[in-house]
Amino acid sequence: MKLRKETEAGEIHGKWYEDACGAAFAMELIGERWSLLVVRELMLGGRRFSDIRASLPGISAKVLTERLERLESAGIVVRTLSEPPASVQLYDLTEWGRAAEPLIQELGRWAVRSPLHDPTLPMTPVALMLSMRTMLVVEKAEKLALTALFEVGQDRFLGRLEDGALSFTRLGTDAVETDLTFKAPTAGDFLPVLYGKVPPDTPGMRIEVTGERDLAGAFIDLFVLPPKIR
Amino acid sequence: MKLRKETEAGEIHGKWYEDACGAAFAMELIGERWSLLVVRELMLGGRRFSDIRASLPGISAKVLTERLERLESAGIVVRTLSEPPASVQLYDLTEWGRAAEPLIQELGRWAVRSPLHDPTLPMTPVALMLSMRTMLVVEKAEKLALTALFEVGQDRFLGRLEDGALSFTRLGTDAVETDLTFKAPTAGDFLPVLYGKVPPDTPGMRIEVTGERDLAGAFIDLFVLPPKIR
DNA sequence: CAGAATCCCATTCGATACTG
DNA sequence: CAGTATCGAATGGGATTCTG
Repeated sequence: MKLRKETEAGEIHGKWYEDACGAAFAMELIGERWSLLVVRELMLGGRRFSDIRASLPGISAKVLTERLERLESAGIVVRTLSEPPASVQLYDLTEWGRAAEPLIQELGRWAVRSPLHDPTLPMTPVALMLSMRTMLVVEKAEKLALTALFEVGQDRFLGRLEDGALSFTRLGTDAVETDLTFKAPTAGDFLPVLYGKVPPDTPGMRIEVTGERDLAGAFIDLFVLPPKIR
Repeated sequence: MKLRKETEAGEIHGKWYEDACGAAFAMELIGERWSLLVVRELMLGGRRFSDIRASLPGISAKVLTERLERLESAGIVVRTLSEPPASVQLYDLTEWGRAAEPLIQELGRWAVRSPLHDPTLPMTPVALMLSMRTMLVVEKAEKLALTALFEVGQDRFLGRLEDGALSFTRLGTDAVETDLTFKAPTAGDFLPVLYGKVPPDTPGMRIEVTGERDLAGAFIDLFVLPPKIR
């Protein structure tokens, strides 16, 4: 039998590679199974345990607990309490954790070029919003400013486009006034319209777009997928 | 015994997450243990099996074989034969595989900001070269053009700086004329000089720098680490 | 050298049940 | 709701051996 379990407290990280390379260290931080997806789900604001779990079908409570612990001890995630009165446990990203967004974007921009990528698989609302920030063509976006409401199933986000940047705020059930609204039952319903440039009123599309028609068109034109390989 | 092995041909990928998100798919492609480091080692040109293996202490022949197979079937790696006469098996990146460099850079740029990152760990020559490309400040680099020879243990690279970009070519034992040369037994010996701005002639430094002193200083000034967090 | 084939242990995972 | 505890099954990976 093994007498010691030396790795109790010290060197939580540095498990895999003994490598000073930053990319190798990054993989030790977020390269474990599920870790990156947890970070992704928190990228647009803090969430509760069961909320994250529900967004990641296939992850077990045990694994989610472990990943959150590791991410917290790495300084990527923080546990917070939501604003009183109804104080509930929330997991959120640290400032540095949030600084991982360009990295997630770069991963997506690269992988999506593969012919093996399957965009018909399920997608979470957060992943959809992040994909829009990833595929936004900044030079085009700089010429436009607007607000847009995105309703993806039960999730609602307020998007603001200004100065070539697109920001998102998670919304409750409160009413908002925006220039445009996009509403569909699932994130996948957005993809043909945003990236395939299929008109929203095409038969079969389950997405509803409201607002000035030209503005919606101009908005959609801001998003361009990278070229496929081969 | 198992009668079927259903996953022979179909759906090699999509093992883990059933997620249309590009970042999730990227993690299925290169997020397996060791995969990213294999890609990293090939980033500066094709290598042979045992060469890669020697660069990644801890990886077993079995695992390296598996990873190379998976990367090949994903279109990231290609097997090639080196130029005749001495034709040996080489593994190299596809064009798309090589397009993963910004991604590796982004990973490194982000992770290196952690206080938990340990730059005293061993580092491969390739990782060192890539780190220079990552930390290069383009605006400064645009004002400079030069060639430099890097000798890291037995490995030799010819670096060319021009138009704000730094390119590397792996060298054999052939002689070259360059503006600068940097020579040290290990990659780690470069780090204090390149990133800590320690003068190469400081006692204890095991690095030898030759060439015009001011030029060497200007070159070293091109590399700036991102700020640590906290 | 470049792997393929076995063997076997350690870890990890997922499912289920349980708790404050 | 937010986890913890336990357990069996699957997987992964190291060591070793063998081959062209």
